[in-house]
Order: sequence, then structure tokens, then C-alpha cells
Amino acid sequence: MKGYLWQAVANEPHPTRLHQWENVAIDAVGNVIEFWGFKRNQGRVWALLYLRDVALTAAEIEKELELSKGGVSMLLRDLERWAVVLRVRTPGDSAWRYKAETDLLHMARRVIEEREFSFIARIRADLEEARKLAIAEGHVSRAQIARLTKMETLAEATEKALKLFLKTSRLDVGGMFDVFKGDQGE
Amino acid sequence: MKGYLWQAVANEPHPTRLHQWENVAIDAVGNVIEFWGFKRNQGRVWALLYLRDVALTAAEIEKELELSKGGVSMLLRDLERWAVVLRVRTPGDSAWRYKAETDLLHMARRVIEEREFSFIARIRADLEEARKLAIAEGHVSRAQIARLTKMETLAEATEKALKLFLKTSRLDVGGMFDVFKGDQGE
DNA sequence: CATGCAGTTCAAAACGGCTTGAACTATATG
DNA sequence: CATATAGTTCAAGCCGTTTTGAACTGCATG
Repeated sequence: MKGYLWQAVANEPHPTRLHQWENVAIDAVGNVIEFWGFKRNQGRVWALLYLRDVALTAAEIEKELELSKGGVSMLLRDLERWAVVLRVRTPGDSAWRYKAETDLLHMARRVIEEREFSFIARIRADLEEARKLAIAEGHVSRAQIARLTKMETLAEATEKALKLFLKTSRLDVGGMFDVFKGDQGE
Repeated sequence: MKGYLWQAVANEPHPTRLHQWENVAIDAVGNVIEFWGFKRNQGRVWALLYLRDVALTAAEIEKELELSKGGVSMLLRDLERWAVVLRVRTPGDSAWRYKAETDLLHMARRVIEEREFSFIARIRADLEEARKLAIAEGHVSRAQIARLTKMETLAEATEKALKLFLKTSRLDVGGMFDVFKGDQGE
């Protein structure tokens, strides 16, 4: 919602070297990526690097997207860990430069696998424990135990759906891989 | 972080009539439902009603889950709107009672349909606008335009994946429907 | 129509996640 | 080694979301 302010401000204090179209596109990607459960700014950084198609330094990213030094450092670390951004050292320069890998969905899959699945596993464990506690408790009706069991089905179903989702994004959407490849030269 | 105070209090002011096993199970469902993008307490209310298998009044829910009057009112309204909780009037009683519908996934589908799709649609529109702006701008390289187009593919793919997810949760996981049915009697 | 209880609304408070920025460490360079 | 610049860390603050609770509406009842 604040995003609209900039129109009213004639002379921004930060010159905002970003073109308007870049800004719109970068924010849009930020939104998609946030939808997928990541930080908005992770998507924005990736989008900037992808759009520019040049390796930028952290300082440049910081200036273009108006983020803090510390923030950029952390964002880049995440993106690098998920292998959607590459850290490259240019000969003449003392600073690292960062470059977009083209496979953004890689990120989604990686994180869903490492983070979401363990989360669901934990929930399933909790439900199992609840059932054990209920049984130990005595005087818990059989129907109630049955309902607990059915709740476990809910967690299992969630896990199954997640797996299918991943597989889907790999096969159906999989074309994306290639879509993002081979567009380097002008 | 302030939330830790309660540990110091030896005798809880609220006796917490919930059994431990109920508590564990209810919180677990709260977590699943939060994972699906809803409020934790929406899941907890549903879970309480489902576990007890009795229609409870708002006041009872309020006491059992230690929520506020206003909060329960809003949570129940949401759950009712999504048709996962039923409002029933018992003859002798002047207050409404609430009962769990068995199809919790209904909620997920409803909201994804009404909320997430329009969100993605908006993102796609933004990216399209960015491309138009870039073209109008002039001196934007053809490769850059191409990259914008490819970003649109990202949003489209997200939408497609979402649709498949819905279909999946309806068919594959669809067994859940029946799983939650016909367990009413002891 | 006064009383009391069920239910709703919404401004304010609490909460949680993200970002900031200052202090720190690491690394290159003369 | 001294200096400068790049990069990291994390406590504190910011900001959006959720929850609270008091005031309110609606409704049944005497």
C-alpha cells in the first residue's frame, strides 16, 4: 500500500535508479515468492539479478533495492544456500559479485523438502502422542480414539498433498527449467 | 518473550478443563491449519468441536480454549462461512451451539479458490504491465523483454500448480471425506 | 419497556517475523 | 603490519497480523 506513495513524491531522497518497469516486475516476483513461503526480499533480490543479467555486488543490490547492508548479506546467504544465486569473483575486483541462477523453483523444492516435511512429521508425532495419552488415560471412549486416528489422517493427507505438489512442480511446471535457460545473450 | 511469565505462576487461574491429550491433539490440528494458511485458532476451535463430537456454545469454547469472547465470535463466523462448522439451535436452550462438519479440507479449497487465485492473477497482471512499460520505455534490450516474459511464466506455473494442488486434494486426498464420516456413534 | 444474556464490533494491545544499523570479523592491499 | 573495504552478526525497533475486552446491538422474557 505504501508502494503508491512514490508517485506523489516528485524528488525522491533516494534517486531510485531502478526503472519503473523493473520495479513493478521485481515486486511482482517478490509477491510470488512470498506466496511460496519465502521472504519477499529474497524474491526481489533474485529478480533484480535475473533481470539485469549481470553479476552485481552486495553494495549495488543494497542501493538498488534500498535494503540494509546486513539484510542484503543475509538474503544473499539464503539464496546462495538454495543455489539460486551464484557468488562469483571477478579478476580485477576485490568484492564478490552475485549472479542469478535461472532455476527459481529449485528454491521452492529445496526448502519445502527440508523445512515443511519435518514440520508435518512433527505434527504427526504429536497426534500419535495424543492418542497414546488418551489410551493411557483410561475412560476415553473408543469413538474419541477413532477421531484421533482420523486426525492423523489429516496430517498424512497434508504430507501426501505436499509431495504431489512437489512432483507436480517438477513435471508439469518443469518446463520452467528450460524456460529460464539460454536467454543470456542479447 | 513476555509470554514466559505464566510459567512462574504455580496455580493457574484458569483450571484448564481440557485433558492433556485433547490439548496436544487440538494444538496439532492448529498447526496443520496454520500451515495451510489459516489462523491457528480456527483449527483449534474446529478440533475441539470435532473431538468432543457435541455441539458446544461459544461460551464453552471460550472457556476450554481460553480465548476471548470477541475472538471466538469471529473465529466461529469464519468457520461457519467456510462450512466446516454448523450452527444449531437446541430446543430448550436460548444460545446457539456449534458443531464440527467433518470435511475440513473444504475450508482449504474454499479459501484457495476465493483468495489465492485472485492474488496470483494480480501478480500476472503486474508482470504484464511491467513488460508494457518496458516496451514503451524504448531502449530496453530484447533479451530483457524476453526475461520479463519468462517471469510471467513463473506466475502462470504457480497458478497451474495451485490448480493441480486443489484437484489433488480433492481426488487423492479425497478419501478424507469419507474418513471423517460415519464415526458419530460410540 | 426494563432486564439480562448471546453475540458482534472495533480500537488498542500483544505478538511475531523481518529489517535495520552499529559493532564486529575477515580479507585484500600497500 | 596498518589501513581500508567487504561481509557477518544480532539486539533493538518496526510493522503487519491476531487477539483482547469493553461498548454496543439484538433478542427473548417478565
